[in-house]
Amino acid sequence: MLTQTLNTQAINTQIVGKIAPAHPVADQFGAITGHVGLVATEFSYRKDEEIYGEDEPAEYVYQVVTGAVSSYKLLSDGRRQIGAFHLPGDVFGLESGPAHRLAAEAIIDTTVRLVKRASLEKAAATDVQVARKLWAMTAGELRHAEDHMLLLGRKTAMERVATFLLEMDRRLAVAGMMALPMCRRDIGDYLGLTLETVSRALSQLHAQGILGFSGARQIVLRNRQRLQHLDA
Amino acid sequence: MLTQTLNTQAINTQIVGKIAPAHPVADQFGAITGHVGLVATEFSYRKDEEIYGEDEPAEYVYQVVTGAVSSYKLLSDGRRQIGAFHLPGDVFGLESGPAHRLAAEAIIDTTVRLVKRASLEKAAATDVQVARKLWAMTAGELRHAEDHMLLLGRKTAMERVATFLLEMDRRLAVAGMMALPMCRRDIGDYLGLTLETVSRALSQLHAQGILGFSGARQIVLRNRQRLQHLDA
DNA sequence: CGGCTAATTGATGAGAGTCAAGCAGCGTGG
DNA sequence: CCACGCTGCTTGACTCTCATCAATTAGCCG
Repeated sequence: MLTQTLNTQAINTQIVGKIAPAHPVADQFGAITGHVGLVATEFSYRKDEEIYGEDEPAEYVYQVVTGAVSSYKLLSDGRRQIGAFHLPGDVFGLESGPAHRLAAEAIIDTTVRLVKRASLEKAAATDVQVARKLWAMTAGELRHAEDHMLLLGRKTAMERVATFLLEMDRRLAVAGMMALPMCRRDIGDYLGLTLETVSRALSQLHAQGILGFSGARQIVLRNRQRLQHLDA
Repeated sequence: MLTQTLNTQAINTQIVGKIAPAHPVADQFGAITGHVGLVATEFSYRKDEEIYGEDEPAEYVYQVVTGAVSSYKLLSDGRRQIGAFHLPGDVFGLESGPAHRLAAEAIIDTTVRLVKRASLEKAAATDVQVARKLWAMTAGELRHAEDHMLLLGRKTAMERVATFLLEMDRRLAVAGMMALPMCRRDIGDYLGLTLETVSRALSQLHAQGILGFSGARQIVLRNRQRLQHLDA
C-alpha cells in the first residue's frame, strides 16, 4: 500500500548527490548515498498521514526534507508512545532487520526523500564506510532511546517538559524562537504524560517568565539556565 | 582504573573460537570474533562491582559468561533507570562512538569475556560480515529500548511487572522455573517503579495463583496466558 | 543460631490522570 | 475583511494510582 501511494504521487526522482542538501548541517543521507550514486525519490504526505505501520516490511529509508514525522508504538487499547520526532534533515525508518518496529506518520504536511533499503544494503555490502555510517545512525537512535528511557522512567512531569523544550530548542530554534510542529497530545505521548499535564507545565513556566508564547506553538525560551535547573 | 583492575585480576586469555560457547544458543560473541581470531580475556566482578561508568571511554566489549549485569543511567539526586539486564550469553558495552552511554555493574558475582573495542573496529573495517553483525547487535538493543519506552511511558504497574516476568521467563527459565538474579529495587529501577510497588504486584499475582514462589527470587509461572492478558 | 539484608505489608499522601467546561487561534467562506 | 465554526489549548474540580514512610517478617550467610 505504500508502494501504491508512491506510484500515484511520486513527483521527483533524482540522483542523490546532485541535489543540494536540504540543510546546512552535515547531510546524513548524502553521507550514505552521495558517493554510491543511489537514486532518491521525493515524496509528500499530508498532516496525520501514515508513512508506514508497525511491523510493516521496511522497504525504504527516509529523510525529512520539510515538515515533521513521529515514530510511535500503540497498545491494543489505543495508548500511544512516541519514541522520536523527526525534523528536517533527520533520517528515519532505517532498520537492520526486515520490518519497521515503530509506525511513522507525518504530524504536519511533510516532504521526504527516500531510497530503497535494498540499495543501501547493497552499498553497505561493498563499501565499509557506508556500513559504518548505517551502524552509527542506528547507534544515534539508541542513544536517544536510552536518554528517553531515563526521562520516562524517572523524571517528574515538569522535568520531562523542561527536557523536551531544551531538546526542541536545540533542534529547531531559529533566532531564539521555536515553532513546534506538534500538538499538545503528541508532546504528551512523547513524554508519557497527558496533554493536560503538558499544558499545565507550560503555563507554569510561562507564569514564571521562563518562556514566552506567541501562539500556543510559538515558544521563546527566556531563561535556558533556569530550565536546565528544572531538568534534574 | 578498569585497566588496573584487569591487570591484577585477569585470569584467562584465550583465542576466541577455540573455546566452547558458554550457551547452546547462537553465540553472539563467537559470531563476531570466531573467524577473525581475536583474543578474548575472561574476567570476574563481584556483586555490586562497577564494570564501567557512564561516559567512560569504551575500551572493551563484553559478553556475560556467568552471572548478571545491569546497564543504567543516574540522575544527580540518585534516581536510577536501568535500561537493560544482561544475562549469560548477552553482549554488552558495545558502542559505535567513543564512550559508554550507560554505566554497567554486576548485580551478582559475574564472569565476562571481553575483547578490545579497537580490534573489533579493525575487523569490521575489512570484513563486511563483522560490520553487519555489529550493526545488528546495536539494532537489537534499539529494539529492546523502543519496547521499553512503551512500557515506561504508557503501561500500568501491573502491566510492567507482567511484561518483566514474561521477559525473564523467556530469557532465563530452566525447567519452567526462573531464578532471578536481581533484587526488588533493581526490578523497580528497570520498570520505573518503586520496590514496594513491584513487591505488591508480585504478591497480588501470587494470591491469584498466576505465579508461585520458592524463595523471593525463585518464581514459577503457573499461567502465562493470564499473565499475557495482564500485559495489555 | 544470630545478625544482616531483602522483602512484605500497612497507612497515608502527593502528583498526575480523568472528566468537564470554556476560550483562543486559525482557516474558511460569506 | 470580518464573522463563523472547528479544532486545539487552557483551566478547574475531583479521583486514583503509585510513591513515601514505617514497621514487621522472611531469607540467607557466616
